[in-house]
Amino acid sequence: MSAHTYEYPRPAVTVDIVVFTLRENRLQVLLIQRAEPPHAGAWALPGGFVHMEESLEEAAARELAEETGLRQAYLEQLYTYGAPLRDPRGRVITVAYFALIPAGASLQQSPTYEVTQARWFPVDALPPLAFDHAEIAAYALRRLRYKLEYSAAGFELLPEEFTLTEIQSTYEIILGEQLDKRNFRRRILEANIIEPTEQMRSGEGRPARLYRYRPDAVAEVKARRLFP
Amino acid sequence: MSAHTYEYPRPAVTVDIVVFTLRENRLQVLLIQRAEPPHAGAWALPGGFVHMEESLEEAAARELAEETGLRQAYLEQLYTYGAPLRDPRGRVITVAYFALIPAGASLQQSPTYEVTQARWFPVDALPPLAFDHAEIAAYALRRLRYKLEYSAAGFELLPEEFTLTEIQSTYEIILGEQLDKRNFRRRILEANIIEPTEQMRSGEGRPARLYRYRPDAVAEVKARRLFP
DNA sequence: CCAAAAGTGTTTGCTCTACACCCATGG
DNA sequence: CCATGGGTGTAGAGCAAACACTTTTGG
Repeated sequence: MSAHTYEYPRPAVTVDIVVFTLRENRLQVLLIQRAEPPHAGAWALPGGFVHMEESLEEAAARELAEETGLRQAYLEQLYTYGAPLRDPRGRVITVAYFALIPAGASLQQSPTYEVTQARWFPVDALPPLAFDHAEIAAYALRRLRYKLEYSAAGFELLPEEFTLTEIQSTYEIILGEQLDKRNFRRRILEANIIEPTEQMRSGEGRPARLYRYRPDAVAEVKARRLFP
Repeated sequence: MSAHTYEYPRPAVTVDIVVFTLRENRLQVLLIQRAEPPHAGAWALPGGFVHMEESLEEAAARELAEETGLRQAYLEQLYTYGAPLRDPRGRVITVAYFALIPAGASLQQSPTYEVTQARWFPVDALPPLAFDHAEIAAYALRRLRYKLEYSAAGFELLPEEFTLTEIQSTYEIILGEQLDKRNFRRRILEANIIEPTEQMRSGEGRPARLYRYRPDAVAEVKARRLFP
């Protein structure tokens, strides 16, 4: 890393974000439709170039805000993709992030000149994606599912207050399987990561108590060891 | 990501590698001593610039080969560090990898003009490091320990054939705690990821059977769920 | 009073953990 | 024959999974 190495040609660096949310009882991903070549008209992950004065995480947060209007969201670096030919225009390395948006958060999209349209797609029905974005989205989904199993990341997809049935349903949607109601309630209450509020929510049937996430909660569980 | 954005100034992109091995019954990390400013004379992780025609993984493998002479090693992307001021020379984004080298592999170092010296340091006794490399090394160690708990990555640090005591000792060194001999053996044999060879190794005391890793083994265990 | 969703404990099986002695070889 | 490390099984405790009925509200 001596000084003269700086004369080498440099790759361009972007961030791309896999934005997840719950909508209509499905896990969905935000995609934008590209306005310009390459892949004009194709769907792609939101993203853009990293500015010189901002960190990678700041770049991801800025792009997320530009696409959704949201300033607060769970954001986690996923993986960096750098195959030499992944972008036909030249060498572009992208640092992929994934974001979790609370269900029902009001998005205000301010599409820039780059974007003709933004839309949510269910994760199990994504259209063909530009570049290597299908691979990135698939990896993000794997990571999200895995993460749910040993952490409390699921709360990032819920509004501030929620019923036990709603959170169970969140887990069922993401994991794609049914869970036992009594076991689920016992374990989530014993884990001590949520606390009851004074409110109840009325709908059809008996009203349900509302809970909130305890932000001070230690939300990771130690993975079971392969070896003792 | 339209074409005109390519006129933006670009960051430099490097790879840095946290190379782990077992030496003298300790987990050790390879460091190089910098020959040129900034941080001339300080210890740092091996690494270098990503060339335009190679992938990130290829860049990491090339740098690893240049520093150690090893062409085959376990290599995994760790995290990408991109704080604007992490390198005083300007904007340098680094994609960090970690590598696992089998114990006793013969290294041939071919230090380049950039490196005055390369040395192994025990992970619990690293010298002060240049740039943000201390943070990177600490994260790599955390990831390695975590990885050992739910995968069979430990085998990458062992020679092709090994005794059960040797592999148990590997786990004890990395995890930093003693493990029960009978429980360890039962579980690793039931996991079906190693198979006995015909060879025995004689030393002091009763000879021990040699085992080898089954490369077709499914070496990950499902993490215990936080919720049922 | 009926439909709809909320809420609540116990039993059973399995997995993890703790623990101590005999075996094979070399010197 | 003795020192050294290799190799082996079992019992008890704690955790996870399966399972059905009662309660509260709105219409």
